Amino acid sequence: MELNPHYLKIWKTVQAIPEGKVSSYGQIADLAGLPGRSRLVGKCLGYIPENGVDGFPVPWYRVIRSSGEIAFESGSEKYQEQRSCLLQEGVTVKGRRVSMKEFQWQPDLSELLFKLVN
DNA sequence: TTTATGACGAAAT
DNA sequence: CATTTCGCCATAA
Repeated sequence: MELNPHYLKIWKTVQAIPEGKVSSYGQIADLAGLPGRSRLVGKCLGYIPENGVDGFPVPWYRVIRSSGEIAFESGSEKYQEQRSCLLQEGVTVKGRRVSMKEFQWQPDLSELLFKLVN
């Protein structure tokens, strides 16, 4: 499972989410060229390499459900971590949810273009 | 090879 | 809102 090409593609796509913005599992799947595979995105975020990808960390915490909810169980360790990471970079989290209307990443043309180059 | 599983999603109730 | 139901599909074992 180490060098799964889909995982690599997904991790890199997640790295493109800017600070202060969030994306959904489904959106990442789409942008990574894997439509319909939102569940795969969730799964592989649990296998992020210790040292990051291409020398950069993978901001897994910027990925939430399309509903705006944090996927982890309230109160769990991961839930707390994700929540504080988001708050720390300016994303408002009310209870367990984020306003997608306000914070969802809307990739612009140059960002998409950048992605095409690999 | 087959099967159960999942950090999902959308729609219906 | 909350809960259910069903579709989804590559993995992992």
